Amino acid sequence: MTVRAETSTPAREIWELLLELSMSRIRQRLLHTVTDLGLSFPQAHALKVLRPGHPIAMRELADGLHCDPSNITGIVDRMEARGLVERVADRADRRVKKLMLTRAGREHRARLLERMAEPPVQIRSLSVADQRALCAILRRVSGVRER
Amino acid sequence: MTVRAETSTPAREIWELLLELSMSRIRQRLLHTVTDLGLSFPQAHALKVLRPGHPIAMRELADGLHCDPSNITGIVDRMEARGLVERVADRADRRVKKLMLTRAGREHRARLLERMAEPPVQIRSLSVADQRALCAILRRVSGVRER
DNA sequence: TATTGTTATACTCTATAACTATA
DNA sequence: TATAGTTATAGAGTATAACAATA
Repeated sequence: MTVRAETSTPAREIWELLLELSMSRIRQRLLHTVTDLGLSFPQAHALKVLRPGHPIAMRELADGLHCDPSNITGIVDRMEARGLVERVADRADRRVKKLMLTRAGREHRARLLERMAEPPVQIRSLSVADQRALCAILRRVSGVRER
Repeated sequence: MTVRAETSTPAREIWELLLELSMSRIRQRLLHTVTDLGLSFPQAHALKVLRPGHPIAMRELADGLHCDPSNITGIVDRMEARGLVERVADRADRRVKKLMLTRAGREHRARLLERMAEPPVQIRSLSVADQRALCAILRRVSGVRER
């Protein structure tokens, strides 16, 4: 009723299936989408975080990408060199540089999000009943906070 | 019945939830597990592929890691320097080097797999009914047939 | 004093091309 | 000729530490 009940639960198999899905199939699909647009993962992530009309500081982008601020310099350098983004001095605090999408950046972002949003065939080919059930359960999974 | 039915399907929301789960939460968790053991992602992947008692050639490891063979030299160099793996000349074909786990490598691998297999709280705290349903659907997604 | 962004440095992963030693 | 593994090279991401400008 304690240990046996724990081990007879399908949690481990679920986790195994999710890991395999995440780390190979989903990742491969995403990598293809991203490199197709000439982006790296961090660049694509940055493009997703940088919403049109909502410029953010370098520091905020570092937080969004969960990496050290020193990395952001290089990542933004390369995106700026490709004309996707611009550094703009902040008049309120002259230490800060705000990041703004260029027109090309906004277009690239739109294409990226559009392609990323397209669900793969494995999901589309589930029955509607399965889809509804899966969606409801995943919402519950996402609602549980860490730790 | 065609376009409206398509768009009213929860496939897009499922995909959105799965992406967010895969690319942030699952990845963060895995990164933590792996770096805790002093490994990088490719090293951990290699450790998983290298089964005890089943030595494989460098080339086979490259295939397993889906990367160019030239990378494997460096990855194995670092694992060998840490005493996790050994290069052994193949007597049948002297071009080939077989990779064998050391004792420390086998122990490291066991710890890694053990920790990776532990499902996170988000899954464990689902109801048993949800777990069974989710497991069944994920099997279908993965193409694994019912047992 | 603290913070923002940058630089310097070092390490790992990634790929391509050229090389060696075998086959 | 072809293959297995390596080396050389280059580029990108990652972190830490130190720095200048600004708050």
